Amino acid sequence: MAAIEEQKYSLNERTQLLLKVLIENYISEGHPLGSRTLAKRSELEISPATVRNVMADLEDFGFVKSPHTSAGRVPTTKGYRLFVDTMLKIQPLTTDTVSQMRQNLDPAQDVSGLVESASTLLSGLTGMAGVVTLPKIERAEVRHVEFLPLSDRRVLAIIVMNRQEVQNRILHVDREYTESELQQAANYINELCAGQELVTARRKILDELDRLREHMNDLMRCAVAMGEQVFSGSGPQSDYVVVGQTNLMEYDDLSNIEKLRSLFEAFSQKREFLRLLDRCICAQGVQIFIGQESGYEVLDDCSVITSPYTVDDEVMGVLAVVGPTRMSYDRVIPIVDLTARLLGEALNTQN
Amino acid sequence: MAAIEEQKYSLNERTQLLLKVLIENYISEGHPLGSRTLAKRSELEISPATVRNVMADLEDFGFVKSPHTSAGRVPTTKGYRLFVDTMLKIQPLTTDTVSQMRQNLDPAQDVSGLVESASTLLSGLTGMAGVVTLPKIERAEVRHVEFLPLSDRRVLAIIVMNRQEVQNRILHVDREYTESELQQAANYINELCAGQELVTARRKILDELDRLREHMNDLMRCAVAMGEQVFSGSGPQSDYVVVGQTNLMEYDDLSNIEKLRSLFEAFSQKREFLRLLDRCICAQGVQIFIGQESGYEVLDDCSVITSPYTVDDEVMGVLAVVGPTRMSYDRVIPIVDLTARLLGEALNTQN
DNA sequence: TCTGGCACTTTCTGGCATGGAGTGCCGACC
DNA sequence: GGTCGGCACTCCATGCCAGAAAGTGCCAGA
Repeated sequence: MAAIEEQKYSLNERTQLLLKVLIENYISEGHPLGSRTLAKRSELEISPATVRNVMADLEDFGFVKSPHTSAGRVPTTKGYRLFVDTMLKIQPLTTDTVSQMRQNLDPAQDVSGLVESASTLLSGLTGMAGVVTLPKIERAEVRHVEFLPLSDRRVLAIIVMNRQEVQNRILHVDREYTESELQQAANYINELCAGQELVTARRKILDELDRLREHMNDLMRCAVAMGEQVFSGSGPQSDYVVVGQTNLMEYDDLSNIEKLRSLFEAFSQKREFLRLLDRCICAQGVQIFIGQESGYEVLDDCSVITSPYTVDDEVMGVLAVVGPTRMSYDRVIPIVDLTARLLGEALNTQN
Repeated sequence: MAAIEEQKYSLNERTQLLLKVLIENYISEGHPLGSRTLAKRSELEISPATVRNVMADLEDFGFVKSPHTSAGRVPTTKGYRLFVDTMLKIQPLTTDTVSQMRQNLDPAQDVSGLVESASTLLSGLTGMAGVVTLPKIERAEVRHVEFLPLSDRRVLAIIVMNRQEVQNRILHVDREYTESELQQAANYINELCAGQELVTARRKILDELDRLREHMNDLMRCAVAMGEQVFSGSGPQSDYVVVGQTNLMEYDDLSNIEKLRSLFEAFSQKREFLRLLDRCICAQGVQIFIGQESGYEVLDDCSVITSPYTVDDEVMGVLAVVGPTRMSYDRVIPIVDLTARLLGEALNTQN
């Protein structure tokens, strides 16, 4: 870190400008940039030879590299990083785009519809892949719980949340219970927990378990135990929706079919990718992983722009755009940012 | 058709054998086959020159074609079709494979788990893409219905089916109803329909609607009307699960990245593909679409092997394997066939 | 410190020759 | 009439070469 700081300061204004122009041009055109072109594009009154010297310096610092001796320079991860951190001028979104986004994130949809729309929006506006995790369920209000007997000492629990969400889980219990026993148990739990957030409901149950201890009859104990099972596991949550994977097939930057394949596999396996998104849950606002920064090999040639989305200042999930490192950061960042905001709003008014 | 019949008969035994050997070799090696090699491989005592004459005939009939003048021959769609219809010797599955399959389709899983497993199995065993539609819900038994009031004259209906399946739908009603009114309505519907198949339940509701006509009070009318809504639309069903898409990226037959992309898009758009699968629902047993036979452009270079799966002789859905036309039909067909059978069995014992 | 000049490297392209694989056809033979 | 050997021809793939284009690095001079 210290090293980077130091280097940043040792770049004079002209050098920085040249790096900026180089990266901007590389992002928009995709070709390595040579000294002659860069000299012209920079609109500085300097000769290509001078530019060559500057570029050599930039290469020594590790901000650019050349694919081979006579091929101009392209930005490195480190170069993109400096660019994004210190020279990026965010493109404001057109009012058109904003209203289109707002329209697509209509709170009338149910939760999974919203998530799907957000993902489609990200993918559509950026031409890359959009990813949105399902909102955490812990803060949603429990409205109603119901138990139904299954065979083999199993019970189906149906939990209705405050939105149009219905969750169901299979519980394992110590003996068979009749329908009316389960009804009683459900009543008991409902009285205790209805209207509470899932987390609160869970704590209540635990408190109850503590308070009653031995003076519980069999049924009550069972009821509480079932309640515990119901509210405990964060469930089969923590999942995400990807839209526009196929967009990534268009970028020759990622054209290596092998790499593309492992990237797609990572998307469908979800594990690694979820871990990355999890890391962004604590960051507030947009976060950017360029190339190898993410730490996952499959993402070596990709950049990931993420942002958590919140309801009432509570982080509910994360959304992201995945594309080639050579992307228009200035366009993508505000899109990710605004989508996160709008998704949060939509989820909120839905409550 | 008549034309094909005619041609089939005009192929003498030797010609057929040569076509068979040619196709088998092309399937396993992937290179166009020339006359010299084919003469050797056929183990007939004939010279390459003779084989050339035969091949020319086969080309005239449209069973093979050559990519260019000096490149040997490859099978056409029509060639594969003849091969599959008349010369294919199905490879029996090893007992090992069978037991592995049985193990993976353990009825203890819930429905979506089974579908997922079946799809994974198809993809894993064939090295191609596996597709399985979710089972139709019409024949599942309704166990229990419940209504919950939402805002804006909407009601959340929860339908518990006989397996561990829970469906929920949002109904629009003519006025706000209180919780207890809805409770009554639910009781009414439950009495009428519990234990019935979804289709029967629907008919019952319709009969009831007819029977009561004007002598219904407001609540009953509403109850029946809601019941009608609940059981009517086949719901947001008719969906499928794809596993192993990425496998298809390995075949150079499909290496055209553009085509691959539109294929993947077709998978995720689902519409076209569902239409194809729907067509197989009436066929009994395995069905094969080779290349352009499917009628969908994206599948031009693919073959699709499908089979419906049934519970109690009732078709519940369709499963399929999608791969390049150049696939080992003799291996894939029994896999699709058995997977369909086992999936049906698993769904059945689960009931 | 900047600049022009120059030698050098690398990629890309087209042309060309060569070898290999395979076809089509002809004429001969059984 | 089917089968076969022979031969000319086509097309692809490969390697090689040469020339052009793009760009660098370095040096010497202002």
